[in-house]
Order: sequence, then C-alpha cells, then structure tokens
Amino acid sequence: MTKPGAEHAAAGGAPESPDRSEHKNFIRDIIDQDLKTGKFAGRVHTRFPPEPNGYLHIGHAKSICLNFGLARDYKGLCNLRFDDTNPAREEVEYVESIMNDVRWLGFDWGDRLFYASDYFEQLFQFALRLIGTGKAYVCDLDADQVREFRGTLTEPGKDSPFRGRPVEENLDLFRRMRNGEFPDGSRTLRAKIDMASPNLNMRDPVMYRILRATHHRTGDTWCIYPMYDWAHGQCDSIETVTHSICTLEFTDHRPLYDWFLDALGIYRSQQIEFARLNLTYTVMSKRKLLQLVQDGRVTGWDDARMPTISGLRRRGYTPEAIRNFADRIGVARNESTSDVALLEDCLRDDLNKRAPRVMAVLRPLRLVIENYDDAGLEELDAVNNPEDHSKGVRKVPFSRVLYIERDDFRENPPKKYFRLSPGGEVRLRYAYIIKCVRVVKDKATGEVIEVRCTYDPGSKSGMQQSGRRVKGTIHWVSAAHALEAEVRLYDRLFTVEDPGGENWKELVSPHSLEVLKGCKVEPGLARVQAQDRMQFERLGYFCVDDESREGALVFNRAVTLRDSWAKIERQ
RNA sequence: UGCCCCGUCGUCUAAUGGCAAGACGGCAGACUCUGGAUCUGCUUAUCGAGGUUCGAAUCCUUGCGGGGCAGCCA
Repeated sequence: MTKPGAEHAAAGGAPESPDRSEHKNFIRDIIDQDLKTGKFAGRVHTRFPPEPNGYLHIGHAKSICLNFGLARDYKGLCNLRFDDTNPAREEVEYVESIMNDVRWLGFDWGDRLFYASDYFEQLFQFALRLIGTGKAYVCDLDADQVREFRGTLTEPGKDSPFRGRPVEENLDLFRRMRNGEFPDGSRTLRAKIDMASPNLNMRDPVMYRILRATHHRTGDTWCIYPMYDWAHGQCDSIETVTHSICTLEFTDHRPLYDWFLDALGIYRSQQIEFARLNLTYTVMSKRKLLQLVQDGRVTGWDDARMPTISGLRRRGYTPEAIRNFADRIGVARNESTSDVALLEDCLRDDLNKRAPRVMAVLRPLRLVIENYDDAGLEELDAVNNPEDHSKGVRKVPFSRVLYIERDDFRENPPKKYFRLSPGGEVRLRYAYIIKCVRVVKDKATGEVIEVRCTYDPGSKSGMQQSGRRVKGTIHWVSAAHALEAEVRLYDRLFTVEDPGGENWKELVSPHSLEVLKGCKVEPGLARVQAQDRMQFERLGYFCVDDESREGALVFNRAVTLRDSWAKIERQ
C-alpha cells in the first residue's frame, strides 16, 4: 500500500455534484404545469427554512434534497433561510451545524443565505399596514384568556373585548410594545379575521408577542418577536420564492398565509405540502432526539446511532447514499414510514462500488500453521476493490501465526457451515488452503484458545492448483503485524419498528452499541484519517471515528454486509 | 364530534380515464478465493358500497379506517 490513508480516503472525499433525480412526483407535476402556464414566468425558486433550535436529521435531508434538487433540476434557485423568530430556543451552535450539514450533503445556497430576522423591520412595517387598514389589533388578553376566547374544535370562539380598538390606539400601543413599555406577555398584536372560523388558525391568530430574550443575531434590539405564522409567508414573498414546500401539518395554515398576503397585496408563493419522513426503528422528532441527548442515552447529537445528519456522517454514511435514499423514497402526501433497510441498502450500494477492502479480525482466535516456517514471511497480493480494478492491489504480510475470527471456527460445526472445524479445510483469503489438525483449549474453561493447522504450499492464491477447491474462505491478519483497534458495532437504536407511544424511552435497544477492544486489523491501516471508510471483508462497512488516533485506532461499523449465513443460522 | 389531509404488494413510490409498474424486504436457485457483489425466478396490492363511463386505482357520492389542528412553538 503506497500511501496509507490516502487510498482509504477514496470514499470519504469532498461531495460530488449531486445527480439529477430520476423520479417524478406530484410536486414536479405541479411545477411542470406552472412552467407550462407561465405562472411564475418560468422561474423555479425554492427554499430550505430550518429553525436553528436543534440538529438536522434524515427527515430534513429529505426536504433539503427535495428543495435543492428541484432548483438543480429546473435550473432554478434554492435559498437557505433560518426561521429564527423565537430567540428563546435558538442558538448559533445550531446555525453552524445546519450550514455544515447542508454543505456536507452536497448543496450550495450561493449568496442566498437569509434569516427571518433579516426582515424584522420589514415585518414590523407590514404589521403597521395591517393595523392601518383595520386588519390587526392590539389585544390585552393574557395567554390563558386568549385560549378561553378561542373556543374549541367544535365550538366557535368569542371576540376579544379589545377587537374594536380604534386604529390610532392600535398604532400607538403597537409602537409602544416595540419600545418596551409593556411587560412580557401582557399584550399581543392579533390579526382580525374570524373568531368563528372552523379553521382555528383563522381565529384572530397572534402576530407578535412581547418577549425579552437576546436573539442570536439581533441581540436586544427587539422585545417583540413575530410568530412563525405571521413571518413565514412574508419571508417567502420577500424572497420571491415560487414554490414554498413544507410538511403536511401546515396545510391548515395555508389559508392564513394567503390571507396575510392578500391583505398586504404582495407577491404570493405557492405553498405545497408533502409528508414528512418517518423511519423504522428510530424516532425523528427534535424533542425526542434532544431528550436522548440530555438523558445521556446517546453521547450527543452526533452519536453514530442517531438519525441526525451528523450522526449518520459519524456512523459512516455518505452524502451520496443519503441523497440516493431521498430520491428512492419519493415524495407524496401519504403519511408513511420508510424501512430503514432501504437506507442501509443505499449505503451498501454506494460503498460496495467505492470502499477499499481490507482485512480485520474483530474477535481474534489464534491460529498457528505448524508446517509453515517459524521465521517465514510473505507479502501477498490482495485486491483493493473487486468492483473497481483500477484501485489495484496491496501487499499483506503472511506468517506462521495468524488471527482469525472466532466465528469462523466451530468445534462442532452445524450443517452447511463452510468455515473451519477440526479436520476440515478452508481457504485463507489471498493465501493458502489450511487444514485444522487440532485445537488447544484453556484447561480451566474448556474454551478453544488456539487452532493448530497445516497448510498446502501448492494452494497459494493465484496458482492454478488442479481442481483444488474448498467451500469456505475466511479472512485473517498476521499476528506479528496486526494493529490493535477498537471497533464500535452499532445496531438499530430501538428494539421495535415504531417506538412511538409513551414508553418510547424504554424501547432503546440495549444492543444498539457494542464496543470491541483488542481487534486486529491489517498494518496498512496505520495512518487512516477520521471519516475514511472501508469494507472489512466479510464483515461490513466501517468508518474511522473522529476519536481515532494513530496508535489508538477506532472504527465504527456503518452497516453489515448482507449475511446469508446469519439467516440460515437463525432458522 | 367542527375543519383539513390521506387510503395501491409486508414497506416506499409509479401508473395523470385505457395491460396495476419499479425499488426495498422475504423466499428459491445460479455463480463466487468476501456465505459480499452479480444474475435468475417466485411472492404479494388498488379499504368497502353505490354512481358516471365503452372503459375507473384515477372522476362523483357515501361509509369505514388512519393522521393533523384548540402555543404568546415552528
């Protein structure tokens, strides 16, 4: 291996330009139609509008791929806009992680980075306009009273006693709200719509609340903050977004957004709702993810078991795999739960083509080849990637004492077991056929601690040995040359497909992480870098963890290989 | 029991009034110096009832089922 590390970075480099989507969906149909009718003069302009109050997860990735993908495929634009209207929950840490994740996924917002807070003054002026036309009023009801007056799902609400306030008084009060003359929560600005509307969003929704909190961008400039429902449509309008794509729960809010836009008489984007992503064996709500972090059930937002972008990245997922997944699950208005097996398949599909192969023994069992020269040493050729021969071959050292996988030896082999057992033969990958002649056991426990074998010198890989074939091939590492490593085996975070419900925390899988120490890996791995991905032959795809150091290697298992033996054995 | 949204293989998505298709999963086999990859085959679906139509997964009515909405959250 000429340049260790460099070669293994093959599957971890800078994101390639995202491919065009092959699939159509109802949103593309709408856009095609709009293009045909000239609704937006041929423009396609989308936006991804996260609130910086948590880390992005795979569900956001679906939205990112959708919005940026549309812009890419229709030669349009996609903005990144932070919906930062609630300073009580938002932090710059989240802003930074979000930008990092979007970039890592392979998307570029160019010079179109925006914040709802960029428009606070404009929004204030818009509000003044609505007050001026009698379409908004200052309300002195407190939060509890507002709730009482709102009515219920089946009963209409009642008008606020402040609903009839004269325009001049509203203007004055609203300016004084901004000036900080009233305490938090004492007053709100409300839209004057219809307290009897069957759509609760239309029952005089709050536009502004008084809230003294330091905003991550505007500091203490403001003590009133716009509600999302008031801000969002106008932000889209200001940015001349054509197709404002959001999740299903905002369907009922669309009439409100349209009401604001009409009342203001400004440009109107077309809102289109789609079903958010759900995934089996995990949770997706930010609230629950935050709890997992706070309860210490995971090590952080970027724990490799988390469905966050940063977690998936740490786990070893590639941007390409995630983008492909987003493409393959499609987009619809159907509430659905995608199978995590599809996500895993996307990763295997990507890494199979790109990840270098390497030999690593996770649970070492000592194997001695009795008829191999004590001082013997060979450098054997091993293929770096059978799917891509341009990646060449490397040398791996072979000697008398090796480690093999404990799983690859059975003293009493079950039927259809193709690996090593007493008296049986097996091929050592890229080396010789060996035969097990006896085992050495721990006298106290009876556990097999060493396997003694003989090898067939004429069976070396590459030689044309007449008709010599054995059923199994196993991987190995030369004991004297092996590097020690820690390997973290990850499994699904939850034990059940749908960990919804009240007791979801008890469903966290105790097997979601297994840490293995004293693993043996081939010497070429000495100088791998964090994020390098590779296949450990016959085991799975692994990724160098951020905590890995030269001399203290740490690998994460991203996903296992398909294992048809495991299926047989389960039966 | 108000308003809104949604019901197609086990799962996800197509079929845009004209042969219900693909992917994942599952099962079986071929091949294999990774029980990997690859290849082949099989498996299984239009929620029900009416209506419109030569023809309905698609349009209409209705029933049933699932989901969302009563934050000064987004």
